[in-house]
Amino acid sequence: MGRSPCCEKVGLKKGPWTPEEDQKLLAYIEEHGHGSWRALPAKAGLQRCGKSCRLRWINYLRPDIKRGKFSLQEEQTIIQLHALLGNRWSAIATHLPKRTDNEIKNYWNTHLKKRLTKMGIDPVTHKPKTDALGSASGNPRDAANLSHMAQWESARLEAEARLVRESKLISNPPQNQLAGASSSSVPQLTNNAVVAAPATRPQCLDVLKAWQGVVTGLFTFNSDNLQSPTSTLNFMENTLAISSVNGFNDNFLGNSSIPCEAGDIVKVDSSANEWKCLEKSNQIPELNRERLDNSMGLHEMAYSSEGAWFQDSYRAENMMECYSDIMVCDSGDHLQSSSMAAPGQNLNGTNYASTFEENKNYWNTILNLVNASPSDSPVF
DNA sequence: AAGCCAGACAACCGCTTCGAT
DNA sequence: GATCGAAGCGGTTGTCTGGCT
Repeated sequence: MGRSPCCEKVGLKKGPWTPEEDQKLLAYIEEHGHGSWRALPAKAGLQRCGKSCRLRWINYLRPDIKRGKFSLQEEQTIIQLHALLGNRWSAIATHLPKRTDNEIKNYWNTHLKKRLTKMGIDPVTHKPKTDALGSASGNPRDAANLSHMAQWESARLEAEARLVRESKLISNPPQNQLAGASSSSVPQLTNNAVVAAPATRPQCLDVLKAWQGVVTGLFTFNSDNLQSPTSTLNFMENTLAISSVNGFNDNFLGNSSIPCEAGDIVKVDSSANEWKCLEKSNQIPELNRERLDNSMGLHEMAYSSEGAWFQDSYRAENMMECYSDIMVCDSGDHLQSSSMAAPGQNLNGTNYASTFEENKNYWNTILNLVNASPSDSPVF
């Protein structure tokens, strides 16, 4: 049995909208609101299916839509968010006021993707293509990079999905706390009492906060603190090891002075890759403390690293390259990154100081975007 | 001038998710 | 918890337009 059509399609018009149709739709919605999209066409006197009307309104007729050329800032935002979120156009659109997901998607496909490709950057992974087909050179590291990026992305999405579920639980407290509220997760005003909105932003935001912690730690340069790597057993230690090798200090997650709190995921036995959720604060000895923010997805990535990721320093180094590589994806015609101007320079480990400073700025930029984003963003 | 082609963007299709019952 | 309809979403297609031969 086939899928039932969304509406009766016999006699309905398809294809481009005429100005008359636009006017009818616009006039109806301005007067009555859209209500049920399925019922709208008949009421508005349109020979269109409700879905088509909805799309036309959302992508074209809505008064709060900005049309026309994308600004440099918008281009940068799209590229950066795409590096972070992938093809999640609606999520990206929430950070670009007055732009629709469809418009952003089209702009990406017709402009930005090609521009990145032309620059030698893979628009999917946001990594420079060191050769025509990535691994075509036979260098297994190229293929491994792609594989690791895919693993990261997969784990990130999984973690995000879980966080969304968790945040829903948080934003939907027991009924007695939201007396009179609708079923929506958005707190509603009641007649007699103002139901306080959650004081904190959705937990998903912490993903980026923690990323910032990671990246800031990774990209903090301290030439006076050269150390030899001491372990290659896991992601955290490897990242530290790489940081040390390349002249970075240890204010990454491990050995940080951040106090452990109940609920934090911590590593209790580095040799056994054992992690646990703290029931009480500060119950883990300082030296073994590898704090991960429990409210975000990163710990899940680290969890997953038990079996697959970052088990050797080479993989950790790949992660560093990923950060570097994303940075180079500045807005096409406005290329700024020194690493792009001199491909491979950063990858060869020569000029990390400036490159990592740029990377830090890059992630800070994304965080600023997030901080400036509407609190009801579906992603953050 | 006509035909071809590629780029750009609007619109559609089908799957997923959400919310009400 | 199951079901169903509505809405959301992202990939894909269709159409228009301008440039080139």
